[in-house]
Amino acid sequence: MQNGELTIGRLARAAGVNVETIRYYQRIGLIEAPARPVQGYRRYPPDAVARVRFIKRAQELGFSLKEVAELLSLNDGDCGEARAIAVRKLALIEQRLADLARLRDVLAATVEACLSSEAEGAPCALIETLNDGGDT
Amino acid sequence: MQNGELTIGRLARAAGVNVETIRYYQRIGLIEAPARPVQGYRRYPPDAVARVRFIKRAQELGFSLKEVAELLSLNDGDCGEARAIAVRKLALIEQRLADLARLRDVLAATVEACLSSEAEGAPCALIETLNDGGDT
DNA sequence: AGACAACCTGGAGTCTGCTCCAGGTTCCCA
DNA sequence: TGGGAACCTGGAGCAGACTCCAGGTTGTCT
Repeated sequence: MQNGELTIGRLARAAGVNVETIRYYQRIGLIEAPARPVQGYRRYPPDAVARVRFIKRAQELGFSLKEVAELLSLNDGDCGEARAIAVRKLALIEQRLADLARLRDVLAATVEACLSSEAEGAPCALIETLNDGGDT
Repeated sequence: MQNGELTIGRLARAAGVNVETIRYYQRIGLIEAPARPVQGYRRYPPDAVARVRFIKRAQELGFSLKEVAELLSLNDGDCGEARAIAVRKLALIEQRLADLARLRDVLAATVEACLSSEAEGAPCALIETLNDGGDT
């Protein structure tokens, strides 16, 4: 194991996930099955850690595993197709950013309003504001 | 039904969700059981539409129904506690915003790099970049 | 060599967030 | 007064993303 290769357990610990999660990702083809030099034991290259972390990060940002797989597949296809996917994803991210920023503003303003209303003994104006924040 | 009250079906249509989704939200206590003046039929106040939309919007931004419930519960508790929850949520949103912005930058830069690399016949540099984007 | 940790496979179980269904009641319009 | 749409309850089913388990093999440490 000299060359930095990792067993599944080490990979899982390094990436901060459960061993089963790694196996699950492999089952669904999210990370490719690694070479198995030793009797049936998986051996992952060091950069697998980054890949798993990337998956986790993308997930936290609201991407499904399917979408993540798409992102990761940018590796494979030709440049043009990859770019097309990336550009679509980019638009999606911009949208999400805008929405999140709006939610943040509303929440921040609401906290302010809450402080004021408390100072004045008025009823807390938190959710009312949130409820009206949408536009759809 | 003059005073703007809604049946579950109208509410669902107005909010753009399935009737079952409304019932589900009620089952798990996400929206309070409405008055039922008529034989067993639910009657929702007009602002229920905004509430359901808010739930959907928050969900799209990556909040679980449990978290949404917490946001919505800001209604009930006292101002101080509500504010505490809101502030925590705010920090979380800021974090997400920052992460998303980073992902966007990386993706955008990557699309650029992809264009260049294609022009030069170099291998597409998409995922490599993404994989290194994390910091944890 | 013995013991115990870490690995293997394949399958089942769990949680979230719906969505559908059966079997029955109520509403509303012609 | 029909008849069809919309409503009701309670429970089952489903997809996504894990997580756990049984039963067995391999690695490693002393």
